[in-house]
Amino acid sequence: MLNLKQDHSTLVVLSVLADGPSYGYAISKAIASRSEGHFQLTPSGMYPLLTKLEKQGLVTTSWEEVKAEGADPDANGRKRKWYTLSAKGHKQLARHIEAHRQMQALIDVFVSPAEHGGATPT
Amino acid sequence: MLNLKQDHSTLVVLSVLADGPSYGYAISKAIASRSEGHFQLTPSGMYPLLTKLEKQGLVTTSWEEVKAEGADPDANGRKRKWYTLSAKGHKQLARHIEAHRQMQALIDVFVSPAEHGGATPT
DNA sequence: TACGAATATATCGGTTTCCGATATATCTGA
DNA sequence: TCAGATATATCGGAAACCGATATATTCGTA
Repeated sequence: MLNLKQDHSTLVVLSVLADGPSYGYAISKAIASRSEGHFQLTPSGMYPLLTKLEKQGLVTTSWEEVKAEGADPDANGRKRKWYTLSAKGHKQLARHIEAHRQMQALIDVFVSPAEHGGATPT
Repeated sequence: MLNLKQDHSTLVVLSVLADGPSYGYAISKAIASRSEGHFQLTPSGMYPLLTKLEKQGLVTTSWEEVKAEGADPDANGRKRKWYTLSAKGHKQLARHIEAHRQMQALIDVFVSPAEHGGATPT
């Protein structure tokens, strides 16, 4: 169960939200599920990140009251904070993915067994 | 010019040392060169990392006195600290590469446009 | 021979990130 | 009734980050 660092957390959360609006708890479940239990984003990683994304204008938010079945209409139900990817968020996700791919390619130069430092034979 | 985080720094430095012993300054130049100027590992990133690798037993070290041509044999020349990848370091590099590939594959699940959540059609 | 740039190693310290523990409250199922 | 799941959020010590700084040698060149 790997904890994600901010860069990867951002990429993964934006990516989940690209499929449609969601809320913190559901996002964390989606991440665990899609990664088949390999990734984990705990509350202390999730909520500060979502707040940051909101401040950056990458997501918009709204509260939803989740009432229990047959509950007193005056009672306070559980609250859900929904996050929706904004247009800016979509663009940022595309940029993040591009940056991620470039980083991957660059790291591969060091990690893959291909020769380096010499000219490629023709 | 991207600064590397510790995970990537470790991978890249061990990878450079896998080609043979080197020293801090040369390693930083090799990283800049092989990444075609995209990666940078500054002294404040490089030396604490090398010290850590040494403490972990992943590298062994030795000092070399670099005397100027025709210099006074008694004079203090510039010093170079050589780093050599140990057997343990080689194993650790292999583990790091494996972990990196797994992380890549996992992130791709979120980043690649393939469908998810449903069964793959046969 | 004077001087700037390159070579070479290393630490300092303020800012940011990380993440386990904690807090609070509702809802579901046995 | 009560444990476990749902749901959001902060706290605070530890670790990481990285620009600035320190120190000294060597090379190129004007």
